[in-house]
Amino acid sequence: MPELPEVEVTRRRIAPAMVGRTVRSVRTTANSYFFVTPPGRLRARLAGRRLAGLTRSGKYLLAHTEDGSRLLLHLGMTGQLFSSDATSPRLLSATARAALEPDAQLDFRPDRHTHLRLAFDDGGPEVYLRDVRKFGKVQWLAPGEPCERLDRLGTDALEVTGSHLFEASRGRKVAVKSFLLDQSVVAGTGNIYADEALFHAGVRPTRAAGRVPRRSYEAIADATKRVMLRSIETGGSSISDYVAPDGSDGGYQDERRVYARTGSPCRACGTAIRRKVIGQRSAHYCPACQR
DNA sequence: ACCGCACCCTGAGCGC
DNA sequence: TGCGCTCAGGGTGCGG
Repeated sequence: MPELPEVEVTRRRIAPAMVGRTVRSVRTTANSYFFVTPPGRLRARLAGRRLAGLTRSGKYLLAHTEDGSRLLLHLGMTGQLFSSDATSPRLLSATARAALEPDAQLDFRPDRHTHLRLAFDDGGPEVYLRDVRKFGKVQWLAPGEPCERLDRLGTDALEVTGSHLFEASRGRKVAVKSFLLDQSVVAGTGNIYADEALFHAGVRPTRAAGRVPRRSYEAIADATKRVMLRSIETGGSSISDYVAPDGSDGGYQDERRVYARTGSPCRACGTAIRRKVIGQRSAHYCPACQR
């Protein structure tokens, strides 16, 4: 599931394949709620544009055109933004994978989940946006057009501070885990990094956000930034579908302490990691290290 | 204002 | 073999 580190790694690695190139043609799948901007209009707006930059806000990517228009992309749960040169078993379904010879590298062919295909006028590699569950979003923003999704976002997780979290949490009764997932408080944190940051800060995810002391929020803010920067360094977490734009896996899944490690021994103290549903999401924590 | 929950979607994995 | 069920979850919107 792409969170800030995966989106940032995607941004850095796909940028060379987008920025400075002119879109020649756009192909999309049929209209669905995945397309905030209907696909017909999207194709018309995008064709012929030269892309001038690629930025990130929280978990959103923004491709900027020379005239100030923006293409807003969200990868949702299963979104993959990659070059047509990429090969990875993660770009195939399990049945397609099973049909592969052990060491075969099957080139990716756009399938029914490939919702956006950008071809460029230099005839080079295309850029694909694939999203099996369609929890992602694509939206066209005209120059100056306001965007509620972006305006709602709080402090970017890479810049979050303990005082910001402390002040925003006063009076809040939700579990601190749910509080950290609120994108209007911190933008970019998702289920994996919220669990990991709480582990490193030694805070139990079930605690009411409003009752977590300032010093713990300092630790949570530090841990959030440290964990995310390290994940970016290692190429993100390839836990289910995430794959970098060149098809390579990330490495941070090997460094995680609690996420999806239910029943395994805590790497710090050996106690079995527990899983508990908080706010309709799985939370993972060490009952001994996190109080 | 805040909180809990349903909903959007598809594939994997499981029990029968 | 195959069916039906459950689970995974980011973000939005609604009712209490």
